[in-house]
Amino acid sequence: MEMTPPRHLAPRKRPLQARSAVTLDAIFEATIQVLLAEGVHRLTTTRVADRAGVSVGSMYQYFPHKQALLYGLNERYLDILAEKVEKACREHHHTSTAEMVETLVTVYWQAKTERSDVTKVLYTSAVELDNESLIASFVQRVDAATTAMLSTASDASYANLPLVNTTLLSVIFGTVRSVFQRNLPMSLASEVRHQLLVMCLSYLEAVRLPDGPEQNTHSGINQVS
Amino acid sequence: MEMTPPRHLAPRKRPLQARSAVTLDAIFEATIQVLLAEGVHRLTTTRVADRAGVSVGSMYQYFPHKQALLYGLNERYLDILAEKVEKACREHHHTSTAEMVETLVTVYWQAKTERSDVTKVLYTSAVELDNESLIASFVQRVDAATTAMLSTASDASYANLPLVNTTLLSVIFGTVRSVFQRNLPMSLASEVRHQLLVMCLSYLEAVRLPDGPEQNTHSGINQVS
DNA sequence: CAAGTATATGAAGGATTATTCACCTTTGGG
DNA sequence: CCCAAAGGTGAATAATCCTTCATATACTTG
Repeated sequence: MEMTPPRHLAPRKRPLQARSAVTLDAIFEATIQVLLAEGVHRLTTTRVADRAGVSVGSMYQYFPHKQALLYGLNERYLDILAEKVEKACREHHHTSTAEMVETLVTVYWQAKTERSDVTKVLYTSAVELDNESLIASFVQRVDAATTAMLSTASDASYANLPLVNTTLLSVIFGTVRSVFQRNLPMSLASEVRHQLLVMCLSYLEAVRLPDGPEQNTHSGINQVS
Repeated sequence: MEMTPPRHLAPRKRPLQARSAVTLDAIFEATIQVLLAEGVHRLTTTRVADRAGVSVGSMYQYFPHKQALLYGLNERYLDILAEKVEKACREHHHTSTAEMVETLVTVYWQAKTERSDVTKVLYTSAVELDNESLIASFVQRVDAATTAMLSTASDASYANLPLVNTTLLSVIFGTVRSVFQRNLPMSLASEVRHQLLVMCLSYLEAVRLPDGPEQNTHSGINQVS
């Protein structure tokens, strides 16, 4: 599952000594700061270097160009996010569907809300970026984790789990983003979050296979096509 | 509902003669072309002017600066989109919930898919933009239209229609965007689209008020909080 | 048709920015 | 303690880009 970035976006070298690791962290942190304070279009190599307390030259020792910096930042962020989801999924194998969905929504929402300003700023930083490979590998990881979890549900199974899973993820990810972009007040946002949960649950109820031994090949209209 | 843009983003003047209207159209069209061909970070006033077949000076006769150009483009696009949704809603008052939801998903999905490249490019163009006011007024229009429609549903009513409506819109808008961003193959995308429909319908079924005269104050766990 | 207004032009100015490179400092193992 | 390699520096370069304005052309109206 190790993903190697496209050649032109790969970092120039990895930090070997301790101080360079510190520098690298400072650079990433500074990038977020600048994005927050000034926006993408004012994100300058010098500005980042200044705020990180290093020189521009140092940046270029690790990143071949500005794009690679943003790429690295998003890579780091998505990696952490994917790990969170994977961990949560692992810890909820063999539970009920309801618990699984609640877990999924909660962990994702929580991760995005923790520092909503950073989240929003990263959304924007990814725009001018060839981030398809990043997103692809993120989705692949999450997809695998949630599929594995759902397939162990104690109370339901599905005729077309991959499709159900893709749908769930698309809806959850999309809705979270949508709520963020609309800047809903927190109270309303968390109400929508609850409604999203209700929605996912009633969906899963609608498309799940009738349980038990009574095999019914002709199921309802809501069955997965 | 007339929205006046923030002063600094307002156009410099409106076209009066016929030829200037042509120029304006050419500029907008050229902007899309450049965005498609080169991306946001290569969107240059001169490049746009060149492709539009006019001079840079002409652009600055209508827009005080580049941002205003992108603002105008998004304004135009969102206006068309909102009109489509409003029209579709108006035409489906007093129908069934199922038909309403299907209409909503279909018209939005269709509008975005019609020229998916343009859609994607506009998503990116809006990033470096103070587009909160644009989005806000768009959402407001759509929200009003769908609320009005749903309140006339022949087969269901809801305790908290505003919340249900906000949820529906967040989910639909978000999911569509999510599917776009993930570049799902069209066949899978339309499967997800169908699942989205199933999902919305089972949600509405779950949160609707029990109908008829039998007033039941203690409803299920799925009731809107 | 004449004059006033709208529209169009595009070279030039001024400012910003990404990236390099020649040189310096620090580190850590032998 | 020494020195090769790692890490760091920042002025200089070269390119790009936004925006203006003096000037020219097209329309329209009386």
